[in-house]
Amino acid sequence: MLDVTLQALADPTRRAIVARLAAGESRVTELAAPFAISLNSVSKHVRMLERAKLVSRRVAGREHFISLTPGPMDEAIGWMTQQKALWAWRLGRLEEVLDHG
Amino acid sequence: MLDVTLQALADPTRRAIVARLAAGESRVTELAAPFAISLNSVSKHVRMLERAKLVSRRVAGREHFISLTPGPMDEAIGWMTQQKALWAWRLGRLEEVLDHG
DNA sequence: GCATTATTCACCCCTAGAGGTGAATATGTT
DNA sequence: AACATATTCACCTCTAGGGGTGAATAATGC
Repeated sequence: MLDVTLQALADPTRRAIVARLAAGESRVTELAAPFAISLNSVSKHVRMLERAKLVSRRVAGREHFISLTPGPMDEAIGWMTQQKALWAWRLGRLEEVLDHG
Repeated sequence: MLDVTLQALADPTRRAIVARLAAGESRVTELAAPFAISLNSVSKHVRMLERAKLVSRRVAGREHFISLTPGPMDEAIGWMTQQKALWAWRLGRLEEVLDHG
């Protein structure tokens, strides 16, 4: 799923949505408000975040409440951290990564 | 540059290249060897990793030695970690992220 | 000089994605 | 019932990306 996660986060609009959701769940319309793009486009962005399981949806009447599910980010963080660790280990300075990497 | 970094890492072939480079620098041909795709395609993948500054190139004669530059991953790791932290903080369980996130 | 090796350049094809608009669906309000 | 709101569906356009092939460029080896 790393593909889907990283691709989902590669788009600035979607990262802004994620950042917004870190502050709490919100409706699609609220998510769309800050952007100059159409509500429809935001809806599609949300769908891609859903596909990446970075958000989940709670439907209450006609409103869809989107909330963050940061779990998949762990895998991405883990992969990058591991690559960095291997690289640093080969260079003989593993401490650099373990200390503040 | 988060866009470029995450997009570069979103492709499995490029992640495999990065993983290979964590073990040490290597030539484009060596990088291409494990893949079923053409050398040309691998060359393009390397170019995208270069654009993301995840790798750098040292030209020695006709050989191009590619090596990992994991710096940009810090920014990506930092962004995700921060989002997770904000989210967890709002939920009142910051320790979850600080301990093993 | 000539052939071989390493890599890129210049194209082509095809799909995915980001944007749009207008209609459909579903719920809420009066 | 009639209207308004929230969201998605269905389509269109355009560009970027991943794949390919064949030629060009550059360096090595003979």
